[in-house]
Amino acid sequence: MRVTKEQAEQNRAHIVATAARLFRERGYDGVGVAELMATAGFTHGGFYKHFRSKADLMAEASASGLSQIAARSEGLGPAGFVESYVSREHRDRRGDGCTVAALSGDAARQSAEVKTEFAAGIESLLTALQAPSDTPGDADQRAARTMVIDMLAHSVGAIMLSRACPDDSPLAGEILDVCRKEILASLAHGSSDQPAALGPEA
Amino acid sequence: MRVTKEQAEQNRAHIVATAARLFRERGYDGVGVAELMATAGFTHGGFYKHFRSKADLMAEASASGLSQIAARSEGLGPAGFVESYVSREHRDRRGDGCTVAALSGDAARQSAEVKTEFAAGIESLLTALQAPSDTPGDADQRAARTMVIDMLAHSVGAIMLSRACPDDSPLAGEILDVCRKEILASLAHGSSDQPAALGPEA
DNA sequence: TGTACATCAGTGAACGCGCGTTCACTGATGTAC
DNA sequence: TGTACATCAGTGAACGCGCGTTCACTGATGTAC
Repeated sequence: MRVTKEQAEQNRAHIVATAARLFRERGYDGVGVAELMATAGFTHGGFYKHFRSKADLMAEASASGLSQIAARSEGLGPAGFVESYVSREHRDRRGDGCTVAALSGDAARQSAEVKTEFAAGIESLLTALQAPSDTPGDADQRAARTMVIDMLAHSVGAIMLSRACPDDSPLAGEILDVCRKEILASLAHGSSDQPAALGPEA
Repeated sequence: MRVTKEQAEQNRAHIVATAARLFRERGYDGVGVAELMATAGFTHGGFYKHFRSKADLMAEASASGLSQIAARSEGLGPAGFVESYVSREHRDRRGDGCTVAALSGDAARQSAEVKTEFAAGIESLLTALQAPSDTPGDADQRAARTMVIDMLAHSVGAIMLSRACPDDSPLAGEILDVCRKEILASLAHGSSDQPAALGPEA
C-alpha cells in the first residue's frame, strides 16, 4: 500500500485542492472528512497521515484557495477584475470562484489561524490587483492601495449580497448589474482625495 | 405545565429572537436546537411544539433579524447608516449587528426559503435606507434605488472583509477606515449617470 | 548491485459524541355544558 | 358561575445518524549493509 514520496506529496496537494473547492461550495461545516477524502479518491483513515486535524486542513485549504484567486487576478487590472468578478458566471460557480467571496462569512467565526490566512491572502490579492506600477511615489502607492481595498470590498459585497438571494430573483441580478456599473464608474472617476488614481486602463 | 396562549406566543417570539442572535454570532450550523432552547430558557423537547423543523426556524429567524436591521435603519439616511454600519463597534458585535453582514455567506448555501427571506429583507432595508422622498419622479426614484443598492453592497463587503481578518490585524481596521471614507465620499459625489442623487444630508 | 529490514501512505472498522427529531408524560389552561 | 373534560406548551429520556478521530493492519517504498 505504500506510495512513493512524490505520489504522497501529489496526493496531499490533491486533497488540499479538493478541500478548497468543497469548502467554497458548502462551507467549512458543510464538508466532512470522510466525504472530502472520498471525493479526492481515498478512504478517510489516511487523512491523519497528512493533517493533524480538520482545523489544520481548513487553514491550509483557505491559504491555497486565496493564493489561487490572487494568482488568477494578477495583471487583470482593476476594471478587468471587476468585469469578471461581479458577474453571473462568478455568482453561480461558487466552487470555482473566489475564496474570499465564498468563505469570508465563515472565516469570521473561525480560529485565528484561518483568519490569519485570510488577512495574508487578501494582502496578496491587493498586491495582485494593483497595476504593475512603474515605481511611483509614496502618495500614489497609498492612493492605489486605498482604491484597490475599496474596490475589492465593494465587489465582494456585491457577489455576496447577490448570492444570498434566490438564484432567479430579480434582486440577485439587479445587485450585480448596479454594482458592476457603479464600481467601474468609480474606478474611472478616481478616489475621494486623489485627483486620479488607477483608472480602468491603468 | 400548560401555559397561557399569550405566554406561549411570547415564548415563541423569544425563541425566534434568541435564534436570530445566536445564528448571527455562530452561523446556522453553529447553533444546535438543544443549545438554542437552553439559551432561551427552555428544554429542547418543546421546540417542535413551535416549529416543524430547525430549517423552518432558520427561515423565520432570518426574516426576524432582517426586519430588525431594516427598522433600525429607518430614517438614518445613507450617510448616517454608513457611519454606524462601517464601524469597529458593528464589526465586533456580530450578535447585535446586521443579519445581512452576519449571515449572507451562510444564506448563499441555504434553502430557497431562507434565500427568499433574505431577498425580501434586503428589499425592506433598501426601502428603509431611501430617504423619505417627497414623491419625486421615476428617474429620481430609480437613481435613489441604484445608489442605495450600491451603498449597501459596498458597506456589507467592507464589514465582511474586515471580519474575515484577525480582530487586531492592521488590515481589519484599514479596510473599515478606507471603505467608510470612500463610501461617504461616493454618497457626496453622486452616482455614475445621475447628476446628484441622495447625498449624505438627503 | 543484492538482500534484509524499517518506514509509512493508505485501508477500513471502531470509538465517543452531539446532532435533529420523536415520544410518553405532566398538569395548567381553555372549553363545553 | 361551577364542574368535567379536552387540549397542548413544556419536560426529559431516547432514537438513529453522521461527525472527527483513533487504531491495528497491509504491503510497497526507502534505507542500511
